Amino acid sequence: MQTVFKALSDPTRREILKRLSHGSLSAGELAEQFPITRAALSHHFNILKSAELVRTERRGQSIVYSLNTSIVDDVLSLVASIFDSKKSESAGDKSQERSS
Amino acid sequence: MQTVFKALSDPTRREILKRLSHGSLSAGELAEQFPITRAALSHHFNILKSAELVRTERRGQSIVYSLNTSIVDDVLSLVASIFDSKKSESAGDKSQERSS
DNA sequence: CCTATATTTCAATATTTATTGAAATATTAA
DNA sequence: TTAATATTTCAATAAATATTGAAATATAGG
Repeated sequence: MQTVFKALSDPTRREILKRLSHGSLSAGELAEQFPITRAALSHHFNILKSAELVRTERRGQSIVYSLNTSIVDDVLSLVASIFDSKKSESAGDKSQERSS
Repeated sequence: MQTVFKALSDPTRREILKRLSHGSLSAGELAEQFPITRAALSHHFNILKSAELVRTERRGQSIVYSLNTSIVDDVLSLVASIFDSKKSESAGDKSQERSS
């Protein structure tokens, strides 16, 4: 809800999501691609995780991040609900109501 | 682009958009519905305007705000582009490329 | 166990954003 | 023009967010 919008409001986090849409990457692989410290990246990972936009899996020493693709449609309808007077504010609602 | 996501990241601004989706309202009418000062609201209006999410029209002494409905689809595809590896970062692009 | 590697957490700081009261601007009507 | 109403802009402050270096945690391999 608020966590999703907050997560999407930062350019670094949006770029992380975009890179992950090409395939899963470890924290270190992602860190190589951004001009900020690993600590800062980790902070962004936490925000993305709490919004359930990404998932993690430990693989040996690494932690692999991947896009939670199952939530993408939810995010889109969440955004749509802001502009659509017919919808209240239900986050995980999948019923699309395509009739406007 | 960044302005749109920044605009959507604040709960007050999302609520403003939702109220406007029921119909246009003057700055004063909106102000009655929020527990913050008119100055703070005006700040939010500016952010929404610079993101082109709302439009204004002077009507006598009042300034009437309305949702810029023509941009809604653009916003949705902008959000979708974050999760879709096939799209770059073009804001006003309407071509959907539904094939994944 | 010890060392190296990978990632996160912590505490402090820097930057950004939201909020306020007061002053400024614009419109309307007497 | 003067007063009243509506909204915005300004300057200051408060609150939230991003960033960093250093310390802590976890895994893997000698």
